[in-house]
Amino acid sequence: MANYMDSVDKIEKKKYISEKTLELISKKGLANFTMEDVAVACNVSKGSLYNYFKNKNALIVAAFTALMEKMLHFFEEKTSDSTSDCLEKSADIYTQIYSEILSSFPSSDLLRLLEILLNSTHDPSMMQSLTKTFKDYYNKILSNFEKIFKSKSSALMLQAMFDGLVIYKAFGVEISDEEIQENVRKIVLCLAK
Amino acid sequence: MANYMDSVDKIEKKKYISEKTLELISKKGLANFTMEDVAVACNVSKGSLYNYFKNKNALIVAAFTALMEKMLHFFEEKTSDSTSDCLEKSADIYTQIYSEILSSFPSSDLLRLLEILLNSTHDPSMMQSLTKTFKDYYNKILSNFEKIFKSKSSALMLQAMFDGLVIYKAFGVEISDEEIQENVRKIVLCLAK
Amino acid sequence: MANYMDSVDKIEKKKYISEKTLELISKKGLANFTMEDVAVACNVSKGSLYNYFKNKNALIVAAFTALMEKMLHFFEEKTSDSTSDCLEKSADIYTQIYSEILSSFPSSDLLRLLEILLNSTHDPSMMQSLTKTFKDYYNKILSNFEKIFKSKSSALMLQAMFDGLVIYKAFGVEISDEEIQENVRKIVLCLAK
Amino acid sequence: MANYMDSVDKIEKKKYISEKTLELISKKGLANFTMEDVAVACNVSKGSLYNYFKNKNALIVAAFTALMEKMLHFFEEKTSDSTSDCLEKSADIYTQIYSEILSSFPSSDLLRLLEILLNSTHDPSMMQSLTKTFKDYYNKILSNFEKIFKSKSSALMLQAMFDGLVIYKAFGVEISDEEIQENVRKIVLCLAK
DNA sequence: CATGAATGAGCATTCATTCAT
DNA sequence: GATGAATGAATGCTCATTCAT
Repeated sequence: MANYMDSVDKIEKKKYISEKTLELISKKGLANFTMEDVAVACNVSKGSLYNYFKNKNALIVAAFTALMEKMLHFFEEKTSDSTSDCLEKSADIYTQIYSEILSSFPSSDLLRLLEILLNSTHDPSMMQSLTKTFKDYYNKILSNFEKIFKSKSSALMLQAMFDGLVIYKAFGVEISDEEIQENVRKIVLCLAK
Repeated sequence: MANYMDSVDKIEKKKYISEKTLELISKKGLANFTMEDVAVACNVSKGSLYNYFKNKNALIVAAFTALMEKMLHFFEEKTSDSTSDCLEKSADIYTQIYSEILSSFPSSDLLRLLEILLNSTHDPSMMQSLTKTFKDYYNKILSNFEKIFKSKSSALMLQAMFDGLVIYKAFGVEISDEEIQENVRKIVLCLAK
Repeated sequence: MANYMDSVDKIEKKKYISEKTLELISKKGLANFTMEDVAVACNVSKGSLYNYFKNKNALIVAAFTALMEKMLHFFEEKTSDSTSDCLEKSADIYTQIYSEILSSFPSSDLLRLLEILLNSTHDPSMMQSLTKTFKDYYNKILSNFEKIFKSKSSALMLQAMFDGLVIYKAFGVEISDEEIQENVRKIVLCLAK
Repeated sequence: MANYMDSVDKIEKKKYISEKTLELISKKGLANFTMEDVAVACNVSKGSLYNYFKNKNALIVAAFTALMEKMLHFFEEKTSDSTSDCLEKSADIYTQIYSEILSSFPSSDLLRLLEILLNSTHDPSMMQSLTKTFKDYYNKILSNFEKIFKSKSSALMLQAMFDGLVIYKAFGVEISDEEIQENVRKIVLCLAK
């Protein structure tokens, strides 16, 4: 029981550290946050971090997982009450969800997600860990959209479009929201046909 | 004239260094390549690099520009002979181009592009430089697609989708190429309506 | 208590490093000593120095403080037993102290003090730190002479003269010690009037 | 004649470079000015500087000489019309000169002089060059004051006091100008007795 | 003589990781 | 388990000096 409690504690503490790390990565950037930063933010000694995570990369992977979890919750919340058999209605619902997400979604999270992902490109073992988590969570997120579309690839492609647009927006490509919404609606309808 | 020759030389050497740097970033990663690496790759002393670029960031910006140039050429080549007034034909052409690109495009280039872009997120001055270049080139790339669609936002959204899919693919999300092509065709047609 | 011990240790180690640094500055010069030199002299890794001092400048400030401390002790020792109400006697005592100091004082210390001070001229934050320390210690040193003169400005001006003469001597201006002593005596008497 | 003209040109150019260097040292500090800075300020290529001066140290020595020249002119101007046989009048004149100097003298010049001098401490050959120049010019400066005092050591000691006070002032030691003037007058009179 | 590109030794600083307590 | 001092390899950047043109 002491053991049980301890291990629970340890898991919770790992989670706590992961989330603080995620905050730090968001604030300072993947390339600029230090183990020292994490230790201070968690009110823990630098050495202690190594009792919870093998090394900095393991900590990044954990933070990445926390990020995916956060995203999953966000999308689940948005898509929970939105199933419909009627095509037109589905299109409306999706377009609406999409609009909401595009306006409310903390795009910095997506940016961070990609930042971590892309930085792993040159470290095979790192990339492997992240890829696994990424696929798992993205499949879950997409499965929620499948409910609307009844087609996996459609959901996937719209999600891809969504990601691309968020990036473009972040880096200054100008887009008219109205035109996009109109097009999204068209696409949803035509893909469902 | 000596001046003219010199400045031409200098510009060419800058370009040469930029391209070597791009290779290095691709091979070792943005976070892992060093000025030493660049110097060795260019067969030049480390100090000399600083006669051409103010600092490492300036060099990265130059490499990024070289990358955008490379991408522009790639897309221009693919889209050069592809205008048509007939809608169906346009759809076919775009779908075909898209397929070609998706199969032949060195997706690592896009990954690299995004890696550089996203890493700049926490350095305002860096981000500013990159954003400017990014917008300029992306507009040029998109303008080629506009010729096919006669609509800017459509081209933009398809390009966004394209980018998103390349990322997904790189990180292991499984996609059926046939389904995607079918959907692309549908979307092109419906957007053109 | 562990904390207390630690902080005492840390303070002592800082002092130790400061003094070694001062030695190095004296030996190699402010412009020529390196952090590497300090690390080797202290039998410590270069990185460790940065656990004690934020940067090289902070270390220089600490060394400067150690130097002022050393000077203060020197002057206090010389002036400790030298109060008198009789004017003539005061003049004798001061003249004697002055002679002793001029012959025994390690003028290189004063040279070092000024070297550090003057080099800070172009670094405002550095100058601020040094100026504060300088004023504090010089006031203490002067206050010992005030006891002899009962006048602050007199002490100050004689001290200034002393500093100037030490510099002149160091740089080869020839001075007759006897004449100087005679003049000092005159000045002390006339200032006291 | 071409040769003659050239050598005149060369001497003048050296002087020009020396003075520009002095300006740079004043502006950026001895430790921070670069050969590049000098080249730019003189509108000359970096390589050319080495046709005029063997190395950076030689340039510093030349700048130092230019500084001493400047100081000499300053003092000569101030002391030119100030000889008198009457003691009281001499005291008045000296006190007045002293006041003028203390208020009008660009103390940064003296600071610079000492900065250069003290930084040479650890480079024997450098120190030798500077010391020689320093002694020569200081003797000339002092000889002007001797005219007032008819005593070399008196002039020397007052000058030393002056230098010391300028330093103190620069580094924040507070001094009452009135008290100083009063004391100077006393000292001048007593030393002349 | 003038140039300025090239050099390369040199240095401050950072930071993940370790380990004795 | 927790700590934090110590480490030391790694790296961006500077700058006096040289030399081919």
